[in-house]
Amino acid sequence: MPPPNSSTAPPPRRKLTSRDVARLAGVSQATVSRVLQDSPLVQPATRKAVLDVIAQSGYAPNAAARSMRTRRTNIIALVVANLAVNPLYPAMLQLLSAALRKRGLSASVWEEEDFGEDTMRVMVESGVDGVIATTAVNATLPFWLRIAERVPLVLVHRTVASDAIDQFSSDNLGSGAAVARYFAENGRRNIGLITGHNLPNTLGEREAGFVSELGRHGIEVDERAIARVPSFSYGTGADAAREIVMNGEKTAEVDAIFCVNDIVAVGALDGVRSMGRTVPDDVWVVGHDDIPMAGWSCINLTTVAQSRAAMVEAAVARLCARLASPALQAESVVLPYQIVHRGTAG
Amino acid sequence: MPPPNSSTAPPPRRKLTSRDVARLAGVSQATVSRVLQDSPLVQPATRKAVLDVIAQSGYAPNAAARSMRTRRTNIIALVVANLAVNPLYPAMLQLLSAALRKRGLSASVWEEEDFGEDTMRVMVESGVDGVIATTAVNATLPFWLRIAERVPLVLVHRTVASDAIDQFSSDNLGSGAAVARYFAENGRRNIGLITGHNLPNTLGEREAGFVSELGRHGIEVDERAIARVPSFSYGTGADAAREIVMNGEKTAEVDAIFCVNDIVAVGALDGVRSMGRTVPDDVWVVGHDDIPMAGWSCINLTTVAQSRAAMVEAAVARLCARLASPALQAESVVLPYQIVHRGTAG
DNA sequence: ATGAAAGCGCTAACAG
DNA sequence: CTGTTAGCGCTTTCAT
Repeated sequence: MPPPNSSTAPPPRRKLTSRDVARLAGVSQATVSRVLQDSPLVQPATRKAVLDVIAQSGYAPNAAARSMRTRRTNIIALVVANLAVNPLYPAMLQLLSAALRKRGLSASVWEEEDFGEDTMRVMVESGVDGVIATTAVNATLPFWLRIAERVPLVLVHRTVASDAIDQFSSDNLGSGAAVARYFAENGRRNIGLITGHNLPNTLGEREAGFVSELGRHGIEVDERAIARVPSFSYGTGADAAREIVMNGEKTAEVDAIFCVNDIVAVGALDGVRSMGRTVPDDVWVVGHDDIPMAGWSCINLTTVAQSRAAMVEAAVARLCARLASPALQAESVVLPYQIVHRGTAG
Repeated sequence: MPPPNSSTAPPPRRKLTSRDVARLAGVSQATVSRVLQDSPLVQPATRKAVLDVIAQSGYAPNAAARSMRTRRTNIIALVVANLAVNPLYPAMLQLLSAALRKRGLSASVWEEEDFGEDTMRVMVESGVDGVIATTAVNATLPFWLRIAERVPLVLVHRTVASDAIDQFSSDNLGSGAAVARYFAENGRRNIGLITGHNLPNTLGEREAGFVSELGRHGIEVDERAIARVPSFSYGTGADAAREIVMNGEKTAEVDAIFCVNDIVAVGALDGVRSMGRTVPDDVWVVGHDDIPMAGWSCINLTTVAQSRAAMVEAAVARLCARLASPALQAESVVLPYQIVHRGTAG
């Protein structure tokens, strides 16, 4: 048997240009360009001739040259963090990348714990058409504002205190309160909270909503039932839960813990159990975000689901709108949440 | 209090070019370019003058124009899959993106279940300088070969049957065998296996290594103790384990199960338990890959760790080498594994 | 050591 | 409808 491509020409050595295609098709280079843009100003026969040459020759337009003219790269920067720590982020990344691809945009990932000045510069100067960030915090607001000055920027999931930036987030104040109400209405009284320091708005609002709604029900959270983790991971969550349970032994046994996100909640589950308590009989645990693992039966975590898909879809749509009309008024949209009742509370 | 930037000039409206910088610095545009390239052919004083103007003006070179000249975009495509299903992939992505960034390269993500002809075209034509894929399978070998013809390509984690492509993988044959040996030497006799159909080489080798090593110990795996999942996820793993346990009830109770990756292993853990068996007392379960969750105490999975960081580092280094010398002979390197003993086996 | 000039491959305005 | 032409902003000879 002859080699599979014995009858076809070997691949061309030098990369073809639209000029080559034009020559082969017997038309001008501009016509090739028009065909590429699907311009209606090309006669069907001419178009076909050009397309045939393109198909046969394996010609592909040069992206850099095109970008140079159009001033568009069709690349959107995706700023994420904690990819290997908090499964929420890969889940978001997956949705974002799919939503962009659907619109013919490609995604460049920027994963960085501390998203600072220099990374920001490198990112913007890499020539992206827009930025979607899932990791904005107030401390970095100046950076985001500067980015927004140069390219369309949309914040998803995490928000900042600015009405000059498009933001899509979950109703974190509401979901925090909902968890509190659920605890209060079901007879939980000695309530713990696992949260952090210098929180992103997202988590701060969950905490605020939770605490103030508890107050409305006449429940005050004991200072010693609040653990502030230095970072959000399985390990810090476990430690925090142990601390809360331990403190409870001296005062009042904690009977429910709200964790501001799922990754610490999973840790808390194990932390509580490692102290000889059972979940949910002794203590209820509720998380936030509904990461995929929350549904695993070894975890089976009661948690709050954000409208993740809707949030991403809205954000990407917004980005595209702003790509088309950069002067658009910024908007901040808050999406609904839903408590997912599983086995760790009630 | 005046607005923070009242004393500084407003940001320039039109984007600056190197020509503008040249004018402002009183030099030629070529000199600006030389400064940008860190060319030694610029007098220190001139260089300083140019750099000052750049710093003050906030000039940033146009990436598209630069790419057009240099024929380099400094963008590497990262082909991944299952970002939201198998935590191995975000872990790989995180390492890859960090390794690239360290070398001044940026990463574009291509997440797709079925990586086909068209996606491949779009990807290559988007102008990436190279491709790193974690999801190659033999079925798509032709695509990969075509990609490799056009840009440097490196395969990590998953491999294909070709010696024309750079590949970095774990010693999957060896690790499969090691698990078998561990089972055999510890008195396990009725051994189950959770694997799939049309496996990527990675998984196929784990399976082959496992089965043949068991044979060497005089143990044959009963057909009914092998479950082949349609896809690899928590849910399919759980179903598969239940099936194996159920089949065992009619013949011989299974006392150990090897799962070709961790995500099905976690499912298997819950599947086994849902059948009223305990792990590891009744049945041992071992996974593969050491995903972050494997260490959580609610899971505590005995598994095989790949040399993930080393693999990624080597792969990225290789890609860079090939970026510099495209004609390099392809190499295929196999990295060592290590069994991580936790609580689900022994 | 610096400047002038050519040109990367494409799009878009203009002319016909 | 199609061709000619003029750049986009940069890197890189080639002069000087």
